[in-house]
Amino acid sequence: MTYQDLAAGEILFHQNDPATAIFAVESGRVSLIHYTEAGKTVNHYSVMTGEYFAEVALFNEIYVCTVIAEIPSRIVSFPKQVFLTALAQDPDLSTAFIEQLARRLHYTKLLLELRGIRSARERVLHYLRVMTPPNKKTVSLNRPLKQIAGDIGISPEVFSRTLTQLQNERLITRVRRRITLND
Amino acid sequence: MTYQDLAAGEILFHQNDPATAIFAVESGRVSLIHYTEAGKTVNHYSVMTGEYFAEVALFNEIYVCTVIAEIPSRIVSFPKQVFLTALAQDPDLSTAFIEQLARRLHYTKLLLELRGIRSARERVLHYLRVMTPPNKKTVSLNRPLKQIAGDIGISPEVFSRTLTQLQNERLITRVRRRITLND
DNA sequence: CGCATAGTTGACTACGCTCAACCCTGGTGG
DNA sequence: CCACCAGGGTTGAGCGTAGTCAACTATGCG
Repeated sequence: MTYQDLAAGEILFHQNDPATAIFAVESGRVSLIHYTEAGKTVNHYSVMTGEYFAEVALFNEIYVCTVIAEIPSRIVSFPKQVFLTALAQDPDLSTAFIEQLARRLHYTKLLLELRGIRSARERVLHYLRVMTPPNKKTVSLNRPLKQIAGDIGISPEVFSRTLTQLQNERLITRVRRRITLND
Repeated sequence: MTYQDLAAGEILFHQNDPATAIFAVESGRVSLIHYTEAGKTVNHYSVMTGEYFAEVALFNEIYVCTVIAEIPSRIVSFPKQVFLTALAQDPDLSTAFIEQLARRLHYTKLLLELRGIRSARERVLHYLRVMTPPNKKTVSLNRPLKQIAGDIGISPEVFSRTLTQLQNERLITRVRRRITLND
């Protein structure tokens, strides 16, 4: 397990490089980029602080994308074989890793579902309902609203507007980042 | 590990039921539905043949959604504790399960990425590039453009317009449903 | 007491949706 | 062989909503 500091624009690894490690962002933000035959970039998403990436590299011979730092970032890397044998030998670790993957998969699917909804109003309502813990009515959004807006797929401004609109309609009650649903 | 056959409309389990198992669809299709406090459904996506679902139930006390069969379906269920202890005791199984989760997470993220692209133009380009077989430049869309538009998440009209626009810009060449990329 | 960052609000723009008419192709029957 | 029809596909016009840019406020931190 080693640390690497990347400057903005610095490349961590290239698509088709042999896959040797799995990574996590300790601080900063990196972008995953996909190249086609023609050399055009077709796909990128950003990985934020605290997230793993290149998990799929554990099971592939080569990386399927190129990773570049968007802003100065500190990256933790775990050599692939070390990580795999650790997983095989330590049931607690592998269970914990499975749990992380399962939760992230679940969350990602929810986001995908969200993207099918056109209206910002409905999308935000849907998001709030989904994020509210079972049997509770209040959810506290403990991340910058910017980021949440990004997850939902709308601009921060519209997110802000929509929240105040919903509050005016008495559909939600809001105190800072604690939001209560009044169904 | 047991099998269950569901008729169309039959319910496998309800939201808030104690989580006792993890499932896979052997044949058919089931729908995952989310209920709010007020009883309104807020979320659903479909699980196709060959896919696991309720993985997150492994780590939760209760199910977070209700599962209903859309069409007659055969479901395989693995009791939660059995599956968890099997994972802990069998490194090969846990590694295989991790691999599945990692791949599905990756694929889901790709779909999410596509939906995240605002501009119809860029979204269509991205889609075409992703759909084009490796080492080829031509893709043939052998389904009604309507359906494809639905997959991409834009209206058929806009899809049509966008294709002709791209053709005018010489970015693509189009003969009926065969499309060639001119990067 | 500033400074940086997050969040809010306003004005304007632009893009995609909707509805509608039209075109084109393939199939069917007279 | 043509007339008709149905469906997918294309194009046009107008509208609405979310994005953008900008100014401003609030909050947290040194």
